[in-house]
Amino acid sequence: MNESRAILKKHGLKFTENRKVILEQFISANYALSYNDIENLIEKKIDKVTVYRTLKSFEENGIVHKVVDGSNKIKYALCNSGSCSSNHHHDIHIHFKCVDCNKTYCLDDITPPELILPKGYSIAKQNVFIQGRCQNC
Amino acid sequence: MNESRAILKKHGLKFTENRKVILEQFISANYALSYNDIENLIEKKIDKVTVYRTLKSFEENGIVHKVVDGSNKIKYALCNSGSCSSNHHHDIHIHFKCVDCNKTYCLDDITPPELILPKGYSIAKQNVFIQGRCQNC
DNA sequence: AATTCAAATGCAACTCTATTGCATAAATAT
DNA sequence: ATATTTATGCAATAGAGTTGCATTTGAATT
Repeated sequence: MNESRAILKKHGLKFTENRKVILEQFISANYALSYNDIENLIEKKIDKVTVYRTLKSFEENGIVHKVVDGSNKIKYALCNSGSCSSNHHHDIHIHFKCVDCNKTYCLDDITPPELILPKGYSIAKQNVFIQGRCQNC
Repeated sequence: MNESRAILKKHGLKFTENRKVILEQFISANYALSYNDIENLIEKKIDKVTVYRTLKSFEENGIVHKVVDGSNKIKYALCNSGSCSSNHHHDIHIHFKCVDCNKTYCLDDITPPELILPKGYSIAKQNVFIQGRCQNC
């Protein structure tokens, strides 16, 4: 059975050829993908606008989440938790950016420790990304 | 005596009117500044290119450090530690981005806890930014 | 299977952030 | 006061991402 079809259906998105191709990249990659990554990974030529809109739609529907790693490109990674839905991402995990290969990985197994903020600051979301060298480099 | 002049001299940069004006913004602001912030804060019109080059030069000479807060603009904040020098920033601190006013503050007093990474990952730099609501909002 | 209709796609043009090349101006050293 | 190095400003450009609009496609319905 088609995994990408199932994911799209689960999140209420129409199944299309483009979405299939793009989603499959996220399924097989274990790191966060930018527009350029996707363009390079797929053989089929998909219009830039379509890719960007697909990414935004995936994010809005809880399929992928934004990954901030200090690069000037928006990256996204598959939501593994299964608990992400429309505009509500429950993925408090650490991202690791390799300074060698520039790939950014989700470290799902590590929970970032709670921080105690100064008076007056209320916390909504915590983002942690580590820079260093990954297993493969 | 002129504080901005002293800082520029200390870091081996020529004192110029533009640098003075830009540096003074960093001294008086307690949050990270983007090119646009600076453009809006100063009365004098300084060419875009000059501002960008000034920011880069400040960063390379240890006066300011890059702040990653998930926005699509590069932001910089004054290095408070005093120990930052050419291309070597010793500022391991947390950044706090307010979702209301969009300002990003350096929380110099909080030290992020050490993280234990999975086997094979070597850590070089830790970046933490919190999103929430600040004291003023 | 044909029809329908909303949603997805592709093209062109555009916005916004940031950078590069080059000629001119200004700051420090002499 | 002069020379030399560095900073500045203008114009043009690069790169990431977005918007408008006409066309195509997917899936629900007949």
